[in-house]
Amino acid sequence: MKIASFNINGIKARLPRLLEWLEETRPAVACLQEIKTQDEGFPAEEFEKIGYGAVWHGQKGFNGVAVLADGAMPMETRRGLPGDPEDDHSRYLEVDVFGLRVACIYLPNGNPLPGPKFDYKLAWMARLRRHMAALMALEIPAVVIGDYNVIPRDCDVWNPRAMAEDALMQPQSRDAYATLLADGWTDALATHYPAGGVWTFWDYQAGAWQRDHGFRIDHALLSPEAADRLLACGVDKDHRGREKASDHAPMWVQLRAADAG
DNA sequence: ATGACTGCCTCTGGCAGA
Repeated sequence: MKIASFNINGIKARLPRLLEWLEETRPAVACLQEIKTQDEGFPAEEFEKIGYGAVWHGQKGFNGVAVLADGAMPMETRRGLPGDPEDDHSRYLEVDVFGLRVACIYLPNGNPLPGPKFDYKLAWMARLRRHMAALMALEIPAVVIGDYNVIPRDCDVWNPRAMAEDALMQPQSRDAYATLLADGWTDALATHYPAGGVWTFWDYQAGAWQRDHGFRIDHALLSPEAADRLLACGVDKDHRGREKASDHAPMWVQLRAADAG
């Protein structure tokens, strides 16, 4: 069973690419970020036509997340990250589907820094940690997957010096991410590729794709019950090289089916 | 050395992204 994440960077501009990816790779669950549409503009019927049920949390102009399920309708368990009633960004959507709890996240970028955007990022990460602790306490297979906007290690970026001043690589950002792992969450891709060198994002600028100047910021964190079932994980890199591609590539984890009974 | 691209919703330029 494949659980995938794809920062689509505008679902309207990217719909043909997105449908193509779904049909080619057929993930059981697809978590989307940066759909950049209001709820009423979400093309749910296009996904229905190819057999996917969907829930979504949109917003005008930017942000926005959605979860698709192959042959099923995900059951929404939470919309929005708890801990700040003033936070009106659409960045968190959580569902139950196929016996899993799946949280689709779009963590704030945090640039420029210092400033309110970086403060918001760190506050969001503190809230995420608290909520993920509550998820872990459920002792169920849970997957918190999406665009974390954190480069966890130097081996997760083509050139650490090029990104050293960026919010994605600040010690505070990395420490908050490392704390999640210390709490017991498993970074699937880091576990399977400990030496790094696996990217999920390539900038549109400066020929970054052609030069393979990328980094890893899309992550799947697994609860112990989900990590026990991890079979494989990877990045659908070739989709980044297509016409009208997102600047992110899809990433995925494959979990063993739950034991019968 | 520098800047470099893309999508969105339009105050068709400014913001956001990373």
